[in-house]
Amino acid sequence: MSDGDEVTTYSNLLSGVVKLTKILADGRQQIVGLQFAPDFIGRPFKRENQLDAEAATTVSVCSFPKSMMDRLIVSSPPLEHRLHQQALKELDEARSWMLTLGQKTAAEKVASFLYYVACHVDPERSHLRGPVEFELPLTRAEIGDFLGLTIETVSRQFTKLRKSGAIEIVHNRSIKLLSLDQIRRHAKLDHESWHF
Amino acid sequence: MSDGDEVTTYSNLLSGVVKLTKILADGRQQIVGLQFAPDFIGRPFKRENQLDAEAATTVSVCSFPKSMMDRLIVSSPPLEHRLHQQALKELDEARSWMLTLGQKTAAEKVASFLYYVACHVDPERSHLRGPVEFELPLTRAEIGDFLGLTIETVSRQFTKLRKSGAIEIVHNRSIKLLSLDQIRRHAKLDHESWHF
DNA sequence: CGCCCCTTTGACAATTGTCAAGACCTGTGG
DNA sequence: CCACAGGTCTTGACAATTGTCAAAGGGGCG
Repeated sequence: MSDGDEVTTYSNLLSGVVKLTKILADGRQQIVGLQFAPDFIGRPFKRENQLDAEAATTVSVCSFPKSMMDRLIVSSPPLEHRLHQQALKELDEARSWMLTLGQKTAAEKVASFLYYVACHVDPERSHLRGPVEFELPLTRAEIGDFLGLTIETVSRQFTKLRKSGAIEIVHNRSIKLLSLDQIRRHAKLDHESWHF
Repeated sequence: MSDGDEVTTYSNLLSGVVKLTKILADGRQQIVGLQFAPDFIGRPFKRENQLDAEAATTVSVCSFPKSMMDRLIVSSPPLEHRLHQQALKELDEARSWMLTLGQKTAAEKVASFLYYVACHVDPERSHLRGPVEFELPLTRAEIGDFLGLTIETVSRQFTKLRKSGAIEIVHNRSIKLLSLDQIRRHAKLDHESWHF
């Protein structure tokens, strides 16, 4: 999937990770959300609100023409209900992320990101107590764009988490969280506050 | 309206401004959205997602029991459509704000906030070229919680904008934007990027 | 093998936060 | 009417976090 084509289609994300980004005139960029399978991608009733969708990993999608979907939606309340649910879920996530962006320190942001990814790449597994290992869908630069940090600060926080014994950097993109509880503590997340 | 009662009711905001906030265990607080009349307040299909609604100004609302609304929604596709639309609008706003929180400087954040408020308090008037004057719905401390800044930084940025001739501080909460274009430039906002 | 990209690390600078003091405004009560 | 008490806001000096610039290591791929 190439970037930018979401303006005219809806897609059903079958596998992989897609990043939604917003960009300032001078090039500063913010990732405003990640989509994991089986999310819908596309903005009902509107050209995408100055927002780009771009594959973060290799992805497979199932796309429909936008006009067709918009017609389908109005004729099918259950479909609209499903999209409504996803919009609400994305709204909850966006607002949780606003708390992270606005209030947390660099260390807390990075821990929050790791926890967020851990909960999404493998929703079933993440409840376990033991260590969790997974592949990061983003580069350090992209993580920085997600967290409102520079690549260097992200890298330094990874190092700090590694030295503190909270994580193991198996291989650049491959991370092992030695204790989800410890990561949650670093991220300043209570048990009930996130369902990521 | 007292704070916290949104968990059990839906409300239609008739006048005034309501702030939606998220809070960390140690007290750090983030305002994740403002609601202006005639918005709906309440999270369909779920207890409010660890989110507090609190009046920022004197407000008047029309409230319904949550259970009643949830039943109404499933039986009325047009109602669900209306709520879906508002959720999408709030999602667009939240993501725009994420760009502000993650990427903009303190000066740009404050200018963005002023532009945001100007566009909401009086949607018709804000298109005009000339100066716009209005009452801020938030204190400096609340503006800080919205922008991820301290009260002192917010205050200093107000002073800088005043000295630069972009705004006039008529009286603490009463602000006059001498040129919307200039504010947009300070906020790094292009014409098309926001419809606030 | 060698190039390129991603990542890490260090030294230093800039922005923003912290702490403290004082100004200003408003409402209250003498 | 004035004094005072309690907010809110502004300003200054200084500290801390994070960004910038630069250099070097490491792995993948042609």
